[in-house]
Amino acid sequence: MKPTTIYDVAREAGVSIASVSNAINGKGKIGKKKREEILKVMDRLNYQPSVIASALTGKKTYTLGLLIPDVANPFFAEIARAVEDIAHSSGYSVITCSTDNQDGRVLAYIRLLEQKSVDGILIGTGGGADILAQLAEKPLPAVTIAREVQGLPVSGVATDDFRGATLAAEHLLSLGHRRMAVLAEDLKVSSSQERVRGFRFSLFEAGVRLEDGDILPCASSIEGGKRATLGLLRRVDRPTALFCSNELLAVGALQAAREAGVPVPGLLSVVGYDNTLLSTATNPLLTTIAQPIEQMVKLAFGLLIGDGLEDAGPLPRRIVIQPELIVRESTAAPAAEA
Amino acid sequence: MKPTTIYDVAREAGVSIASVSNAINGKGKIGKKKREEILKVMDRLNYQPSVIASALTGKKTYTLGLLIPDVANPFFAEIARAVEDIAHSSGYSVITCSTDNQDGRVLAYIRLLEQKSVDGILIGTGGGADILAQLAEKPLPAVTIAREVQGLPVSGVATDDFRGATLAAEHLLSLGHRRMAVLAEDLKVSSSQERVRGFRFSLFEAGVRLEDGDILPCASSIEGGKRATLGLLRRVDRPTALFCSNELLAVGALQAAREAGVPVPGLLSVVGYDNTLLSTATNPLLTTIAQPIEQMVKLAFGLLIGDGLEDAGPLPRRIVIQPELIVRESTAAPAAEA
DNA sequence: ATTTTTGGGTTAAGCGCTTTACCTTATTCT
DNA sequence: AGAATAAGGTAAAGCGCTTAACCCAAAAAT
Repeated sequence: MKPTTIYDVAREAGVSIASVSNAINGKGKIGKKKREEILKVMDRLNYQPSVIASALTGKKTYTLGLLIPDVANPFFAEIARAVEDIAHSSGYSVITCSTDNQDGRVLAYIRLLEQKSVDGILIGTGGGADILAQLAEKPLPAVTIAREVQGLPVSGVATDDFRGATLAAEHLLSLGHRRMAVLAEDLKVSSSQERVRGFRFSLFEAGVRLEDGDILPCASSIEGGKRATLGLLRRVDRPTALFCSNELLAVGALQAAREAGVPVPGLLSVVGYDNTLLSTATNPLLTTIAQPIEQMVKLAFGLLIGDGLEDAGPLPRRIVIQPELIVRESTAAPAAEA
Repeated sequence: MKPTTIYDVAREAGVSIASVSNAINGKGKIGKKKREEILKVMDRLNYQPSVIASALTGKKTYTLGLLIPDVANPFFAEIARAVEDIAHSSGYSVITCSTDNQDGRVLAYIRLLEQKSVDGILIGTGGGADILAQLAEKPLPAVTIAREVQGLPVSGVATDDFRGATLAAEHLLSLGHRRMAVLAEDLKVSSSQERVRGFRFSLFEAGVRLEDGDILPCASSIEGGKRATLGLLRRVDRPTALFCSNELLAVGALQAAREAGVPVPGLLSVVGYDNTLLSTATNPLLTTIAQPIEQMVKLAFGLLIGDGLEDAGPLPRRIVIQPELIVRESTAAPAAEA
């Protein structure tokens, strides 16, 4: 019991397969009347054209690849959802690839996506910089999202991470904090770098020092954030505020503070980054920097699929959009000096 | 600059394309020596076989569909990740489809997956029962995961939701709670139904009443849980414990309690379901029921791909595995009656 | 030494579609 | 009315691969 093919439809409708094809795609030579007829037969037979076959003929596969560090990370899960929605609404489907930012996985997935002849690929992952760099030469369209890749001259959209960090810094500064630290995830990822750079810069501008030792690289997980914060809180000159380069870390920081008996925001303010649903599950609610995910994804999709051509601006085009500070409960003025 | 094809390799290696094909797949007639040579040429030319073309020849597409309510929901994000990993390790890739449990979306996605000729589909979504039911007749292999679909006689694996609820109930009961309520997400989804059934049953066994009005259906979101709980807390005969059929709801309950000034677990105990990373981000940490996701996914994948045949047991096979109670901080004995 | 096997390789058909070139009939123009 | 043109339709090639049928030389069997 094989699926219905274009031949079945043609035979049933008494026309050539070419006409059926034309009827489906609404192009080529086909009369209005005949077309109706064919369409009717098509759904009487419950015919579904094979994307595989039509892709082989040189057309598109209507499949996209999405490279991210981890779908289980709420921020990327939200991105995945947004991508899925917009892709689906344009007839595309997406193959999600969680790379854990590992070169090997990035490489393997890119190969895979090539073999599957995807129509394009959205890069939100870190790692595999050199592998990704080769993408530029290939016929496979790629666009970065929420990230830049060093030496990859492709279009992309990202939020202004430097600015986001600046927002966080200014908020903390204006609250009166002077001793701060930052929890940074994988520093090889551009967005993370930018975040610490921006934060550092703002403090510097304000005349507040941030030592190298105040920047703690940690594994991008709740545990990672917790461990780092625990260490931090043991220091004699403990910071009064903490900037975390993502929300997993921020949650970890909150846990650590609680375990150490340090009230938040009483004795420690913490600001997260990404505004995922995690920031709304904690107690206190997390003050955080929001990235407009939907908008970002929409733009990236546009760059990847067709849109890229019509507007002016030389390729690669890099769009940057602005993040926003969302003040909730995890930040407050530092306790007065005893 | 088109990608390298099997013809290019054949020409370059001075053999027929059939030999190249055989060399690639390691079957058919091909000498060890010649094979090596061809392989060498292949990667000199950086040749990647086209999955599209080979799929057309009647082979598999090495692509799976995953139907879930929403990737942005942490529980399903974790499932998606697990599926992705195991699939990838077997050379498959997966198209994730978030249906929001809506019939229309389920239908649309199934069509899509058919057109793309996926090799199988993993059903973790609710909604579209009648559409899904038709799957049984189609040549498209399907397996349910973490759910059953009414009238869909396909294999599947799920945790024992009834039992999970029982675990929660017993925990609460043993703590001394007598007035309880449950927050239930979409009751059309079997897993949700089972959860409330199990809970109700346990209470009944223990001689504790659970009125219909104590079962609150709510939108599956933090907001939904919060709203429902807020209402609940306003009642005169307020419950001392709350069982939530998923963690989003539980988080919402926590938020509501905090807003209403009701201490958890002091005046209200809450237990969640799924043990996602949310349960570890809240304060207090959530007591919850854990589903062994990895195991579930591994089994489901096995059922879907080949494995299904060798072992005994008539199809459809339904595997059920046991959930586990994880006691954290959100549950305690009820306050003594004033 | 001749026949049989077998290992190694090739030719060609075909998967389900798109598309170009071509053909036929109806329409329009002068 | 006859030629030019448009409009609708079709045959057939080809996309990159797999596989069944076939073929041939070298090795084994008699």
